[in-house]
Amino acid sequence: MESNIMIQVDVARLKEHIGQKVTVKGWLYNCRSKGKIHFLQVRDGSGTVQGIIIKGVLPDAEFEHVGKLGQESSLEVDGTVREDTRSPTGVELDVTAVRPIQDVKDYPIALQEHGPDFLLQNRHLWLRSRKQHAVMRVRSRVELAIRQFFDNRGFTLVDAPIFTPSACEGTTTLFEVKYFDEDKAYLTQSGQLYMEAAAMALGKVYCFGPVFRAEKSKTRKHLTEFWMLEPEIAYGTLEDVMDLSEALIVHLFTEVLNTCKQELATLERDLTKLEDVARGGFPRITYHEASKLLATMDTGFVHGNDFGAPDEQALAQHFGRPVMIHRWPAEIKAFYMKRDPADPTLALGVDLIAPEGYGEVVGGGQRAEDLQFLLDQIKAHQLPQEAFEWYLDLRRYGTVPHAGFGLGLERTVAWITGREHVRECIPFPRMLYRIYP
RNA sequence: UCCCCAGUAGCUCAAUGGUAGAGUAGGUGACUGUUAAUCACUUGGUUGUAGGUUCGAGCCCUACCUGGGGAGCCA
Repeated sequence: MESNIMIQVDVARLKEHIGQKVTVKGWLYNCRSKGKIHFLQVRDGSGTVQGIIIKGVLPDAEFEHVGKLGQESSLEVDGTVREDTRSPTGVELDVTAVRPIQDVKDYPIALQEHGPDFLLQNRHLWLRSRKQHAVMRVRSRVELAIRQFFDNRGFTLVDAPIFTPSACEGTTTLFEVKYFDEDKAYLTQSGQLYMEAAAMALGKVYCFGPVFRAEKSKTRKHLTEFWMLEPEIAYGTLEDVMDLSEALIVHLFTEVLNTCKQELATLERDLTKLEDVARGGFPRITYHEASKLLATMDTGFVHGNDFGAPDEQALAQHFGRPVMIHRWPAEIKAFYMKRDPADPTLALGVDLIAPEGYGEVVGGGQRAEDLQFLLDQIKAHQLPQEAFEWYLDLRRYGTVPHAGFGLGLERTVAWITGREHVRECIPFPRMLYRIYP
């Protein structure tokens, strides 16, 4: 009699069970048959293992049936774990029993190249593919590392609202929703203003959640719904923001390098690129310096303007590393930015541009803490003052210098994983003209 | 909103204006170490839609639809 002490084991932990009989519960990634041997690639979410079935071990009818199971058939497999140098993971499973849960025919996503439209239409199934699986694991790891980073530095997580009564910055287009009877609400585009309030209560805070942009952007760097991390520091300065964002990026890259080796290998990511970022020491240049640099390049840049995509690309390429650009002309930055005391035409803002074309990953700076200055700015930008009264209260009751930044999660994950497009870096991307599935 | 590109088998793609094809998936069979296995046979089509030019249109023209890339704006 076979014993009943069979234990269910995650594929990722099979190495700890060499020589033991185990059960793996998962899905059939692929099945190759060599006549009297079947090779089953079984994935269970934690990894993939190859199961070997030799004719004679199972009754013939069962052996035939297993050989005809389609891709993504769900099944339970019993077998003995065996060390095998031929396996990429070092172990194989000598299968003694297969219990199909569902026999699948015509799984839509074949083991071949597919176009983006087809894959996005089948995003719910595409997630099962090796590379997408790896990206999701890295994303999860990055989110964890973000939480750890801020927790270790004494920050408090403060969740920002998603419904907001009006624009946070008044620039980008917002998604409008009906809020009961006649009222309108908007989906937040940033939690920053709320974090400023939270920082006055808790000192060092951050929020991390989805934000929404109704801009009709159709590029590989844009989503209409994406996740943004926004720390805010009471008594913080522009320098603090630059130091903190660099330390964060270094931490994220280091963590992923240390804990996601398998995933990065699956994604065929060039590790030397990541290791370079993990060393830190990002160049920091002023807008004025960047402008001089661009003058020697041929991007059509005009001093005083914001950088366009070609300018950003040229700067990123010139340094080949993440580069921080700070002290921007005030008129092209948001109303709440503090002016540089050394030159009031400049705003104390900073953007971090990633190399390899991933664009602006971090944007932030020091906030204006002076009440009268903000009142003037709101008037100059023709913003409705009554909507900002609560924000102005922060300058009426114990105002202090403070600073913060925002980091786009999907751009960061795309950068780390080397993906061409941010849509692969969020489980279910929401984009212009695409909200299915 | 603007510019560029593409829509042919379930999927990935071919096809000088002249009989619509391959690979893969699906089906049938062979094979005891395969790594997207291989080999043989086989099912599968309103060429995105509507017009137009032509003896003849997958191919040329117009409009529309869908998708992709980019600009602007942003993370």
